[in-house]
Amino acid sequence: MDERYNPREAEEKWQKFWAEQKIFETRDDAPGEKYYVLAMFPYPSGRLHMGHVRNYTLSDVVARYRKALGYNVLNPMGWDAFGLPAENAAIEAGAHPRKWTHSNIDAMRAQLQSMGLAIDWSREIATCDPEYYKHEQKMFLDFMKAGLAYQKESWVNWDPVENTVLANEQVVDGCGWRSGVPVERRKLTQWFLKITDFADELLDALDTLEGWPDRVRLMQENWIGKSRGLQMRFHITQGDAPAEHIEIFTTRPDTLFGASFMALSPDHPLTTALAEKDKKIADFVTECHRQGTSEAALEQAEKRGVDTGLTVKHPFEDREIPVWVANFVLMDYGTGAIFACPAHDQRDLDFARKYGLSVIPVVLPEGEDPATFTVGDEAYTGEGTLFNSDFMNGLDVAEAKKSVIARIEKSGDGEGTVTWRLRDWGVSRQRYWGCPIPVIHCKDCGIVPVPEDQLPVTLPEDITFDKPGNPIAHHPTWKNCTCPSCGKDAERETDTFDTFFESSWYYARYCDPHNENAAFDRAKVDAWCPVDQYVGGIEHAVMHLLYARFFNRALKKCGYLGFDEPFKGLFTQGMVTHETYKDEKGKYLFPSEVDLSKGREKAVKLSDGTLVKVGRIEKMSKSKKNVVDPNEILETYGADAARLFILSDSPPERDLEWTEGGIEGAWRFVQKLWRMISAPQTALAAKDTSLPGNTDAAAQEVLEAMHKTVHQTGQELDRLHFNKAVAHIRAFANTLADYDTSGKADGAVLRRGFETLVKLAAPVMPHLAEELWRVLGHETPVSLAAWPKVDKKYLVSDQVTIAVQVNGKLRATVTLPRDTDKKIAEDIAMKEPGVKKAIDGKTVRKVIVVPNRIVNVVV
RNA sequence: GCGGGCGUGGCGGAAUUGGUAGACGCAACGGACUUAAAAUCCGUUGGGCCUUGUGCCCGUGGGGGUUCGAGUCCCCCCGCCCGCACCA
Repeated sequence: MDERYNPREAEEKWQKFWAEQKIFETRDDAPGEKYYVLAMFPYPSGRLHMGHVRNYTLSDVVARYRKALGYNVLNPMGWDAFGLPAENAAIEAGAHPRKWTHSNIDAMRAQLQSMGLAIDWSREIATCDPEYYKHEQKMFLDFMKAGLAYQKESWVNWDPVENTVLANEQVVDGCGWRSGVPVERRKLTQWFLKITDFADELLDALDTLEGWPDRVRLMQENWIGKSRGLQMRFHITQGDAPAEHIEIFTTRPDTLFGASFMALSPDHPLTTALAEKDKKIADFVTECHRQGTSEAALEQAEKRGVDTGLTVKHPFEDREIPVWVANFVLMDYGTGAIFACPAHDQRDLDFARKYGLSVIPVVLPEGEDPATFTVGDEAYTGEGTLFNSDFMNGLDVAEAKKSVIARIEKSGDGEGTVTWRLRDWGVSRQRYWGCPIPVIHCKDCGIVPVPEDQLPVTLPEDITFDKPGNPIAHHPTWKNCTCPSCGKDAERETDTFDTFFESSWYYARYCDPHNENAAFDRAKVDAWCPVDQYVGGIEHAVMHLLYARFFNRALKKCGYLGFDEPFKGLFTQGMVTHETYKDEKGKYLFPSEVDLSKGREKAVKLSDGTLVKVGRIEKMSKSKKNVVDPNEILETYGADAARLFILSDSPPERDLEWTEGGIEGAWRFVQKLWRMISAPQTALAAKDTSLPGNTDAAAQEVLEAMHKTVHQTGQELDRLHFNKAVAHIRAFANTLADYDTSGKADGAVLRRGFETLVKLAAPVMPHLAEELWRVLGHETPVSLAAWPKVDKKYLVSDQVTIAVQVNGKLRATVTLPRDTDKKIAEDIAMKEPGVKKAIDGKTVRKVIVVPNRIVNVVV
């Protein structure tokens, strides 16, 4: 027997074994209840990063654990293979996106396989393959038929130098990332999906997603943003306007008497009309368009505006309100126009202070005097009583809202309405590396869907990236076609789909991945779905997960499948972080370039011995160089040690700090298990020896610990508390290592302990577990073994140690039989010397006894 | 700016969900083994105080509150992170 465990040999051996024996290939009709575990599929960047390793370790442990529990587990993998980086590589390195992507996939698949994942590779998919995307072209045509897809104009970031549409990511401080010139906004006609049709349903169904983290549900709720309010018209009284009134939406109709100005979005039709005659307004609008399209950019910009000279009449008071154009009013929300009440809205207040507009408080916080209450630089947005508000005076905010809505409705100037923050999903992208949108533009017939028998519309292969803009649009012949309707010359749509399109249905494709005729067989998908446990990054909390929830409903509406929610359980993991290092010149260094052996204060550069500054712990990123290459880790320590470390310390939902010490510690534990079980101190009993009826106290303790560990480990794995599961496994390994083997039954007890330990460790360290399982004499793999059973009689000890406090401070502990009578427990506790001392000379006022927990004496 | 989250020893974290704060591990220090090193094993390890105990006081980002009892619940503040609709 080797003294040291050699992960490289063992891992390769078992990975080969699993693949050859098809251990993890899933049959639809295999016995056991179905369990679908899914990790968010990766973008094939070419190299695995630690975030991937963490993600797939988590889902893999779930898959292996569920398999051991007897479930028929589906754990597939694929590639989110369309996207910008492939085009960037084409521009920068001249690589063809298809070749670049496929070679990346090959490299990453090999890396994933070296992690020893229990994945059914026979179901692998890549979204850039026409066999995949042809089905989503069909889906889009079905969505068109169902009225779920339509075209409208919307804004894009435009780089005036590169003549290209930019992604938000490509806009840095308002400028194009390559050109460095300020971006402009342009309107383009684009395709949209009617996610807003499902807004109510998507919101209401959040309550049913009990397997989701509350915070994600809350984020989605806020994103959908259902709000009740008042939509009403203000009549224009002065100024040269091509309209008679301004339609606004507000969620704070109660503050109507505090209105001090109206604000129009720079993109409001009225603004556009006014700008034609007024250069000041036109200039302001142009200026506003010199910003990115992202909401964050808009809202973080300094509040600015321009007075239109128009005024409107206050509906209840004899006063005129000035109308401004303001950069913080979003055209996409409500009606694109608001009335501003600076006293009770921070944005309005900032604006009012800047332009010297009046601030009229109308909600009085509790305890304030209406005569003296003023608003300074902070708007008051809390509850209170209305004042300065005529018929609403004395009402609270909720009552006031109802009251004013009723009045406005009666006057015919508006009505109480519901508005959503959620906007329809724009799916058009002016890019090459995406799924072509299957429509044809005909001069006579307009938009004509590509006939289904002509699908897929495949991407042209012979493209060049020498010109800026979308290479498909530049292609000499690709877009030329004949109109399916009238037969005349026509042009193909050159936009491609947003890559969220592909990731909105891949979970269903895995259930029937090789179906050529349809996206999937409905019966298969309905049998496997919903996904029981979805695992991925918190960064997808809103968009990807909301789009997929919508898409699933759209598919249901079109008859593709029969359920609403695609993901029953969701787990969002934290990021992987690492210390950062900078050299004397302030340049970032890779961890592998730094010598930390003399401590963090004396860190030096390996190459020349110069001092290195150890910086903050941050998310691993190429730019900060604080990355650790999974390949190196897997080669040095093996997959099992890497998996163990990833699962060990940090709770999976929190950030994980990658440390050299941590992976070393995991490596030591792998070796410790190997030593302990492969070369036991006491000879083990033969395989299948049953435990003798009477064991000594030491053996009894081991068995008790064993059953408790099985119970706790299972419970923690059920809850995805992997760090705690690992702690229990380690603690039990310590128990076995400390086991004083001098009683009669030791060989049998020790064997039972080892076998249990190996089974518990198997989901975490699968290769080591297989190797040890064989050492213990088993011929069938542990990956097919059942999870150990708990004997409940070992779970409850008959003695409990409880704390005795005096005035909440610990003064003694006493060990009592379980469920000791309250009075007896009190009496025993009172006799403790520490307790006597603490209550000496004081009167006992009360004694609180919580059975099996605590005794607290109040003096 | 808006929405969501996190904060416990030197470090990652645990705490039966309001009941003995620091499980499990990392690092450090001391010791054993060794010609030496590696590996391994044993011990100590939140801070402070002294009368060194079976001791006392302080301690869960900061401040306040509720409670017999608060890391846990409530209010305010600080710091960091994620998302914001064309990165995936």
